[in-house]
Amino acid sequence: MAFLLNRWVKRYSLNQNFRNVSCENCPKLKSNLFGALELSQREFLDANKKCNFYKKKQTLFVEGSLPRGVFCINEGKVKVFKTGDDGKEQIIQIAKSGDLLGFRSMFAQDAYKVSAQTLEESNICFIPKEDFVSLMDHNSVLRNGIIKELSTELTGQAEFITNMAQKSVRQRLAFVLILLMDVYKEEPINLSREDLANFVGTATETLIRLLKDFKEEGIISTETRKITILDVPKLLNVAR
Amino acid sequence: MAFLLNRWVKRYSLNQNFRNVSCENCPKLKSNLFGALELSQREFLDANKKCNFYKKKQTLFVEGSLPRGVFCINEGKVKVFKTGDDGKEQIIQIAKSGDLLGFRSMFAQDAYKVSAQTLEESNICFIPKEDFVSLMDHNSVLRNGIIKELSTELTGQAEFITNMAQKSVRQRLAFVLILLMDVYKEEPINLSREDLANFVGTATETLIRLLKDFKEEGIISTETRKITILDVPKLLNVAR
DNA sequence: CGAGCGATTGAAAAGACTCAACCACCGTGG
DNA sequence: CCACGGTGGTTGAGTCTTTTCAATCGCTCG
Repeated sequence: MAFLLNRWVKRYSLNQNFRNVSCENCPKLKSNLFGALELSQREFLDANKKCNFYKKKQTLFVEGSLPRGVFCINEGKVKVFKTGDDGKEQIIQIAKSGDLLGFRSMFAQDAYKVSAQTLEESNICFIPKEDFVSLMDHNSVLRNGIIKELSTELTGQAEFITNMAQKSVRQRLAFVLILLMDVYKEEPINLSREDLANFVGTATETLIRLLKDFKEEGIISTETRKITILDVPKLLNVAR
Repeated sequence: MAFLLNRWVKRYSLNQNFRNVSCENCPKLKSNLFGALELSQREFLDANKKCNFYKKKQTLFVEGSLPRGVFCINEGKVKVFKTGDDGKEQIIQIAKSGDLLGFRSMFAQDAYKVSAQTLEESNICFIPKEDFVSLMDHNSVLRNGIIKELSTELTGQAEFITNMAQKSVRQRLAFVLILLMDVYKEEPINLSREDLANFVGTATETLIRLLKDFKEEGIISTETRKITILDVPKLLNVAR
């Protein structure tokens, strides 16, 4: 149970050393959009960002408010969701360590169209809009990275729309589980049934019944709320 | 029947004068992303773009092929769609005069994830990738416009996902009709039932039954395949 | 004028949702 | 340490929506 141990290590370090981490030490720096920054720019970023420790279920921003900057997840997971007209949440994305958050509405020069809330204890940095824009203006690699990121998300969402519109709930669940494998990597997927249902776009009861089917078919196993994928090929097959 | 006359005028001018239009004379120039170009840049664009007349149902690009540049619709309408695993099309967007097309996958540096096909006779220009990128590199207003456009589309798609995932087919149809009002402006909506069904994400038969309901409720009127919105407030009310 | 494709209708079946009840786990306080 | 309360998870039954399949109708184009 390496991940259980890992979790304690993480929790310990969160409370002790997190909050104002330096980007230099951020394990995700190289793989994310800020990997393109030069030393002086990274120092600029470090000087101007503010980091914060968030408990579970804390809000980063809500639909309708105005973006003042960009969030960068140092450690933790965040759900990004839109509240439908009847009050039901639709999860659009689960953001993880290393992801940037909240730049879409900022660039669109508009109020947030989605809300963001932590799913677990998280350490998250905030970069004010003007500082982020300034970095972009002076670094074409970062700029192109942002454009590429936006475009990639756009094509990804087109696929998401297609799946939501055309597929059965069973297929959609398989698809979402595949997406979540990428977020949770080696760890088991750890979401409430309600959140999972709100990602798949179905009723909680329907979701639970389908999870049961998947379990009986040997595709997944569950331990309380945690879901482990056992048979990826079979899952892929259900999704299509 | 002003639009019928209009149609012949359009058809005439298409065959006579279209193809290699100059951006200077393009009625949509000021309102679209190229409005930011300086004179010399516009001349550069004019010199390097290639325009083409397309008949109905002609293909601009298909899913899986590699983007070589950007399309700019001078006149006409284009459906952008993704083909689901079972071969069913999911329409993501209907692009109209003035819209730029095909830049998402180009920026994502990946193969097209969607296909594009004309819905009517259209005149469409093509700007090679390197020329477009060069323009972007030298014009920060265009660049920021692109970023804003991408971001706006992204937030729009989040709403689309929410609607597809949470709402009944009836609500989704109302929502799509509202989107289409923006595309067709004063003209009646002119799409095949199948295309419309593929936009809403439902079976053609279901779509037809719902259109009938809407007609009986006085929300729309139909004339062969053309749909006219009669009661916008009522339609908005159905959509939510 | 005929062929063919798109539009429409009907009936039956499948899928998904709602509502109501019950269970299980978790942290709290006695 | 254990009982308690509450939240989140699970199950069942009935209902409604939506799909599917089959058949018919009616434009539109050659």
